[in-house]
Amino acid sequence: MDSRSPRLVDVARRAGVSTATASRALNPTTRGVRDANRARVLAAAEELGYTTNLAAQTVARGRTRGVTLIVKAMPDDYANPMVAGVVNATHREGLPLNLVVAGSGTDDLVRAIDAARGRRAQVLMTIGGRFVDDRGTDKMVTALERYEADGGRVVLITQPGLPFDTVAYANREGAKELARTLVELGYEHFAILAGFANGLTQRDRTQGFLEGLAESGVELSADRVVTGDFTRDAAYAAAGDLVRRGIRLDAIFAVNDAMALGALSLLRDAGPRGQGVAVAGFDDIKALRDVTPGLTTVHLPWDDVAAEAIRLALSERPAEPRVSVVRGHVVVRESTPDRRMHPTAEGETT
Amino acid sequence: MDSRSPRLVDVARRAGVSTATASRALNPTTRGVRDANRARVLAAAEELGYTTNLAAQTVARGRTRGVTLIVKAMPDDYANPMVAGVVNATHREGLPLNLVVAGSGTDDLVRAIDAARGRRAQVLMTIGGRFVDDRGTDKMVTALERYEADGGRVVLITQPGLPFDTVAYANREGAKELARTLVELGYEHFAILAGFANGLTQRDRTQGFLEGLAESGVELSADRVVTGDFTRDAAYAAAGDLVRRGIRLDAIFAVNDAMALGALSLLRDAGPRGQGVAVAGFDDIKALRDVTPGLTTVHLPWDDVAAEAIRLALSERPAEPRVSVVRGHVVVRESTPDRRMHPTAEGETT
DNA sequence: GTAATATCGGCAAGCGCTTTCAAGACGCAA
DNA sequence: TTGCGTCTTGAAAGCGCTTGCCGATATTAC
Repeated sequence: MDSRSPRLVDVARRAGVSTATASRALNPTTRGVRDANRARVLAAAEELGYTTNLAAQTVARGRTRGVTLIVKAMPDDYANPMVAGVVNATHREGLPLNLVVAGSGTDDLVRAIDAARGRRAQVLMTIGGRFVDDRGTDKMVTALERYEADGGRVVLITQPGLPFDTVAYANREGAKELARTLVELGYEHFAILAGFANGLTQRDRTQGFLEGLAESGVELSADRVVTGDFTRDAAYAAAGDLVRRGIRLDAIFAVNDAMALGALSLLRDAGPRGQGVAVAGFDDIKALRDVTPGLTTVHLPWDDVAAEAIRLALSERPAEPRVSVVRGHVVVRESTPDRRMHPTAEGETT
Repeated sequence: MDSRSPRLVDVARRAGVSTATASRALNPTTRGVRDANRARVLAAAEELGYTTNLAAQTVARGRTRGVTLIVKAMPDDYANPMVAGVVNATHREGLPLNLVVAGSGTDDLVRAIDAARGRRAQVLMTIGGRFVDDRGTDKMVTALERYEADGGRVVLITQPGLPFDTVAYANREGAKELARTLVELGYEHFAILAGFANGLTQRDRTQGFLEGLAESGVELSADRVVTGDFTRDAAYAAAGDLVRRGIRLDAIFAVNDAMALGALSLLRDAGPRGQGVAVAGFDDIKALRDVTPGLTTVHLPWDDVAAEAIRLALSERPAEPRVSVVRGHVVVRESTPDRRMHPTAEGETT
């Protein structure tokens, strides 16, 4: 039985009405179908197992419902808190979510944006993905503008500064506060695992941290800012380098929690040389609950970020792009014990 | 400048050819176009920033490219290894991936399947989602059959037994091996955090574990099999109950790693009563690398599972549904130390 | 040089749905 | 009974793309 699945025509015929009426009965949007007819159409659809052809609907309507979320990569290890937040938020709103995983290059991003335009996606959200060099950003902005010109709504979850609605979190301020807190706790000799050299999020967090140190009167030489990949594994490796270099080190700041956990693991695996080095991260991902020692980090209210993004997306497009900034706050845990109380005098290798 | 984004007509006009030729030039699939024309079409498309309207293409072609992966929920804490695997595999193949997060009920699942049919998705993969009671399964099978009747390809990643291509992993055998291993290590008094009472994966793992114990001559009373949610938080709570009940306990088996980590955290938080209780999980998620003590678990080769699923999906549809079974193996880590060497005589509360 | 064949281009007919527009059905006041 | 406004309904014109078919052109063979 290779019977094609039913079309709207089949439903209409079965209900004894025209396709126009069937369409109106099926779609809540339109008004004025006699109750009796609506009921018969719905019954026919049910009996036939009819599902409206989304593609045809989209081409007829010119737009498709739901939000498309572009992320740069799907993590292997820890859940992306932002993705979870958006999943929850869209679910609450009853909006179909389309998660697309682009590569990490700007080209991949542009391709993904164009694809979303091709699908006539209603709202497009992207997370991060901005770089310091502007060649790529220009292309991205062009792609997003084309998408908006075509009737879509854009919400960026990232650093502000682009001509689109944006939800930003205070990377710089959070990192600054973290730095001050750590210095207060008695730390002096830092290193930073800074991720991509040209990633904007990473850069903001790194610079914020450096500013915080500077304000607290602590210097950090450039060779203690290690760039590399933005992942747990890269951080593990980078922390290994730091340890091997044998520099005096009492705390490592990693620009996100996954990296911080990698660093923590390295220190644990490194034996005595890794002992006594504190670690702090950024994000406050859920997985931290199961990690010992508890990781000091900057808590970001991910669900609020996502909810705000959805709110912006569903409201009328404003004349001027809006920017919502969400602030985080430092959470001190055992990975950065108070040195003033328990002055440790271990391993000053240099 | 509110100029609508360009259509194929615009590209064709600019290149001085018909839409038919433009279409053929743009799509590798179809038949010969003179090089000169192809070049002009491509140039025109580039200049105009043309992106083909995916919806229109789908309705014209009757099908859309790419795989749709239905998952039951997006985890907050640990990445779903299966999702990561599929993301990687599709990326390798250059296939667009559409990740849809359905609710956890069978109805949600059916809705998601119908939606995929509505979008004319080429291949549909689902992870888990099967329950012991068959009312829901029937509906799901019907939905999937309709989807296939409509030309789609289905690959299930789950327990075998449904009339579709399936990639299964050996839940029962893995759990059985784990049980035997733990008994060999000297454990006797177990509890199981079993997840949903009617989840098929959970049930297989639980039963496999029980079988393994039985073969090794260890009894487990029913009140030590705790059902509940399938999450880290639920496991944390359930482990708390176990500890409070004060029963003699030297090891907890949780049916997945996230739950095991929750249990581990509870034991850590529970003070002396939690001490000395071993924990084992299932899946070998990446995050385990950053956890102390290292978690004993059953390793599953997730990337292989995903790759196999894609392979099945892209091959011709066979007359008979195929089933690939992927086996795992036990990995012993510090969360289940060898009791024969270091016999601990702690807390036998009952 | 012409005939036979292979290529390529364009016309036009869809794909399955929505939506405008005009006409029909109906209710009520005059 | 007629006239007019209101509600429903169906015919048909799209939405933007692909593709079968046929004629035009280029290529090769004789």
